[in-house]
Amino acid sequence: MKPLDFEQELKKRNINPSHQRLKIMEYLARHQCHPTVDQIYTDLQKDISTLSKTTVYNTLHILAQAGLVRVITIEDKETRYDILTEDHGHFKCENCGAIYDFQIDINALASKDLSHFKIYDKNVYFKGICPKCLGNNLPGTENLSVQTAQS
Amino acid sequence: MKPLDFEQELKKRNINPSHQRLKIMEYLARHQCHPTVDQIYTDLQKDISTLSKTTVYNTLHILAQAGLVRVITIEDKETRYDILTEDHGHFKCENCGAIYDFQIDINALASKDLSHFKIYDKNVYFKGICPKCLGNNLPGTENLSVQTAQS
DNA sequence: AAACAATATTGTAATCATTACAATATAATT
DNA sequence: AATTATATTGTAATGATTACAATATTGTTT
Repeated sequence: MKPLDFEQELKKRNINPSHQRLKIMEYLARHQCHPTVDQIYTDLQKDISTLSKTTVYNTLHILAQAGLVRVITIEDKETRYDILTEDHGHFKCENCGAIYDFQIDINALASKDLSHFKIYDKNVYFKGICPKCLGNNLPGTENLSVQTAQS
Repeated sequence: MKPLDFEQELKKRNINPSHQRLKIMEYLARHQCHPTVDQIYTDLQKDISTLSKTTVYNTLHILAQAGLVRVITIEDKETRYDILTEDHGHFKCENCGAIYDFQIDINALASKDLSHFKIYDKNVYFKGICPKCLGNNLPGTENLSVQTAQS
């Protein structure tokens, strides 16, 4: 989604394109690293000094419900958010905690068991060790979830 | 896994097959409904009156790390546990909250992006509305996560 | 433009699953 | 039986999320 479309996208869904909401969407677009509420809040506070964490929560709930944001609950206690809604999987490195995106044809997953289910959301989560950590003999926590998996 | 093998499975992994641990495994085998810690604790307390919730947490962590139990974090605030480790997906009905298992060939998902990653765990989570709720014009919360998806 | 209603934002307090940790109990080993 | 190691227990602390009431902002009507 192009940054300037945010306002349109919100209006289209009868969501008031308020300053805070647009800023949060813009932030997600700029930081496609699956940030947590706290990261979003801390960073945006520099822009909007009066910002409340509750607003961040509210906004993300609204965006998620509207399908404009993807909720990632890969196991962290903290929920993460992703503005990319196209199909892709998430890989979490159990060593450094980084979360990588990877391409995957989720529609090919259509299971016949689900023929009578209405499916709104599909998530694929893998876990393991990323190449960086495999190479470095499992060191510490340098990368914090920004990568895209592409050898 | 057959109930009687639990002791063997634990020993094989150098995990002491204590009473509590065996009971928890047995419970998971009998209740393949992806129970929460609280459900396990509450039910097993009838058997083991001194049982502590901390023990349930400890045991599940150990079992998960040993690969004997699958951790489900599909979005509930509460983590759920599944003793079935064979590949299958989980579908959560956003209306009634039920969690269904469905068959899926997760290995077919191998993404070339991940060729240099070491993958330990693969999870597929779908969300939407289950047939029961679709049929009933979206009523309330009757089924609490015990189904298997098979029309 | 003023008044009013509707909606958004904010801040604080409450909730609740999970973890930390110290104490006790149990099992394994010598 | 004595000693060490491991498991279990209970309570207190943590921390993300939610509830809620108060304030601010926006939109609408007259």
